[in-house]
Amino acid sequence: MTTLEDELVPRKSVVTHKKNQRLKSVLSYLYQEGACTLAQLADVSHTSIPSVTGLVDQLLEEGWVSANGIVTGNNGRRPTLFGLRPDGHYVIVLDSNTHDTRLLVVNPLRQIVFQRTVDRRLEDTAGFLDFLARFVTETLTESAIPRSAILAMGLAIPGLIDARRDLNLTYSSLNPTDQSITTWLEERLDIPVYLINDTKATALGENRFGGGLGKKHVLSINIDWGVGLGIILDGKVFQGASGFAGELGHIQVDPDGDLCYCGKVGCLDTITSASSLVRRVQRAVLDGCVSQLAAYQNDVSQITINHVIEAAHQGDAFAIDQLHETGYQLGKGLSIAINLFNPEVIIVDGVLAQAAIFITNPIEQAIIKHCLSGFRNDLTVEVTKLNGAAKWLGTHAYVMENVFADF
Amino acid sequence: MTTLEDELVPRKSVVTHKKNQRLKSVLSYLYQEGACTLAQLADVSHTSIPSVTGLVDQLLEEGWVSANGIVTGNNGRRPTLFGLRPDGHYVIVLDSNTHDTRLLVVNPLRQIVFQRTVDRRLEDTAGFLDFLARFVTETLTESAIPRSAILAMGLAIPGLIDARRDLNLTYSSLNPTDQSITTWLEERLDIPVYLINDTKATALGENRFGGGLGKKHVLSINIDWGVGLGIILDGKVFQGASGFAGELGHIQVDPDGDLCYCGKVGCLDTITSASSLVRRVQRAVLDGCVSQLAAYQNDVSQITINHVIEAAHQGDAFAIDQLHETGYQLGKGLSIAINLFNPEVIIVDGVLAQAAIFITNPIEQAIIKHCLSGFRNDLTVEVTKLNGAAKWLGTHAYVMENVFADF
DNA sequence: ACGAGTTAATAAAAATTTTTAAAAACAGCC
DNA sequence: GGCTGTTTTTAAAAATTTTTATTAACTCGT
Repeated sequence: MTTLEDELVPRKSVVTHKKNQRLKSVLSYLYQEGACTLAQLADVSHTSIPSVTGLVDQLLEEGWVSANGIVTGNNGRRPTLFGLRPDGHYVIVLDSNTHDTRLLVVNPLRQIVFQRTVDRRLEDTAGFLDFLARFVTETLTESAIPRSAILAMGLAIPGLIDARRDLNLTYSSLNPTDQSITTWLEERLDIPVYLINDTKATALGENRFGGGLGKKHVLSINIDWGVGLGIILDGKVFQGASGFAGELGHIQVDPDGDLCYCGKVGCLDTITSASSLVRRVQRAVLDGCVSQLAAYQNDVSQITINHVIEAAHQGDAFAIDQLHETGYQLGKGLSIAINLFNPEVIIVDGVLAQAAIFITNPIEQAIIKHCLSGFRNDLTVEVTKLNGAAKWLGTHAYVMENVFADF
Repeated sequence: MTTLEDELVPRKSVVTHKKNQRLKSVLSYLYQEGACTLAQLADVSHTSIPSVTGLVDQLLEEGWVSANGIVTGNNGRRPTLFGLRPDGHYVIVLDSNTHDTRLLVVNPLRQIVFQRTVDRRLEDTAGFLDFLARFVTETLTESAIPRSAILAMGLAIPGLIDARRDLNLTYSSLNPTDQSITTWLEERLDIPVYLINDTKATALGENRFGGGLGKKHVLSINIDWGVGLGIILDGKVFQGASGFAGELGHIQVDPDGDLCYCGKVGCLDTITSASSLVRRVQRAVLDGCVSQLAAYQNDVSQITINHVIEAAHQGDAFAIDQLHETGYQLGKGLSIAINLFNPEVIIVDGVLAQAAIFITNPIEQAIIKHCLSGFRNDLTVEVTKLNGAAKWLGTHAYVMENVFADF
């Protein structure tokens, strides 16, 4: 009945709390902006220059920061630039998806230090986590990077991820029986692990380093087996109460539509996924449509989404129409999200990004038709310029920002 | 080419900035929680007790705060409680809607000091703002409250509100030709004015003082002429890029449906609004359905939504079915928002709140059918317990929090 | 009713942070 | 090349904030 326990864990001294707060903002800013002057850092951390000098000195000692160069060209004494050190504090980005599994070792400057891809896709099995752990351990050994240089790991996977319990509800066999995915991996690898949905990671990557740079509200759309929607609100990944936010793929758009793998009927996923587009094209080719894709008539299973996109770029009217149809349906679904989120920019990611205007144009057309006019004025539809790097960049940012937050 | 301008407006000294930050958090906390001890205030403002004592002393002098009572019952010396003063710092809450126009003068303890309702609904005319200004001036004179005691005014109105320009895009004739609604009113009344969409105000009220208390992600649904969705994310009103977020009413749910007043076809508004429910009931009564509402067969235009709800409470199967139909359709629309926002709680507000279980049950039923199971586990559907006060409470909170933020 | 135990408020001392001042570093111009 | 103007960095002084210590207020049990 005493307050002993409260006394044993005293409230973190308010001065250390504030110092950590400032260290965090300094590190975050350096991570986001690259090299900065003391004046800039003083600005963002809301402290005086002598104070921020002290903070940077500490980070210098701890090996987080180094002085690299001075600003040239301006009048007066040139300020020295401080930046994060590229050696050490590596983050492992592990991306396991429906095609393969890829591991990257990334330094604080967002440069890939080491990488390895293995031709094994994400499986909904109990043993897959074990495979992942072995893959990480082996790759790390191979890379000769000392364990002490690893700061943390980020795991980006598809599926409904319960962000509070760190479980995957779609690939549910993945989940350990008695603990979360992250703690299982942490115990096995002895590295802090952060789990993030792949689409959310992509959206974060776009917001931090891509087309959504500087924007507050960003939607990122990624079409693959289904429709993935990543949401950035107020510059942060929006998770919702349990981490499920953004399930655009399973809203009903056609009550009389096909059965979706989720068990419901007429989901957007069944209409606008890349796989359904390919299936539609394959059927049409079999039925003898006029298109350069008819070359595959003998074995339509050879036709991939990339073939369709390529054909469109070469002016194939059939391919353009097919992309238009998918884009329009997608845009119709997106209009719902636009009405609810009122975003500033929508970024098309994933395979369909290469379709460029062939996909953005029908999306815009659908938005014009299905959104109130006010929503359109401040909205742009873009294609990613990150060349497929958005996902790992976003995962890295997610890990780094979480690490800084725990300071 | 000089930096003269920068020098003329020097960056606010970092120490004043921090002090204002702390004053803000103290005032916000006092506003939200009522009376607090110095220790609590030190906690929330991240300062030491001597420091927060200084802040409270200042607020005491400025007339914001008063000491009212001491905590009883605990061991040791009892702390004095500090709270906002009920006299002065009044906020005018002006609520102009599709039924009438209501003015409340509210003190910092959220008590209504004076109120007046006038039987004039929101009009989409150029002169309406003039009427509002006159109404405020006259009521204020009548109330004998000195102008100096008025802190600010909050105007809650329906319609798409451009939060960056403070214009109403739905009731567009309302907008002054050359300036925003707020600056027009501010110049006329000499009182700071804040504009907020009525549904967003309601949602904020629920989040701060109602069923969504303590929750991070709250959806508030309000059915009247259309479907209004208010969104609270991370404990804040979610506006989106332009302030249009949450337009659930105008997403297409039936491509072959009726023409909506917005110009599009098959909007949710055309199916689930209270007015469409009443129309449906009136038609059925004319066609001679079995119900106690058949008493109005001679003049079905007498039937209001309240009659239907009352009949349902008395066990009228027809009325229950009609509410069920509306609730189910609404739930179907809400499922989309749930899939995207993953909220913790949904609160039914407005007239339909009185239908209680007759409306929440079909909503829940629709959610079960149309949402993935993960979304349901952490979600509750509730009816407001604020008895219609959510809107003005939310408007008051919106004003107060904005005033504090400008400190 | 009075000391033991407990918590809050105030006062004084210590630590931290900011402000101001001085020194250092650099460009351009006669 | 030295002087002026400009900007950054360091140093010292001033201000602020926190910590620690003290005093005040109160309960409870004997």
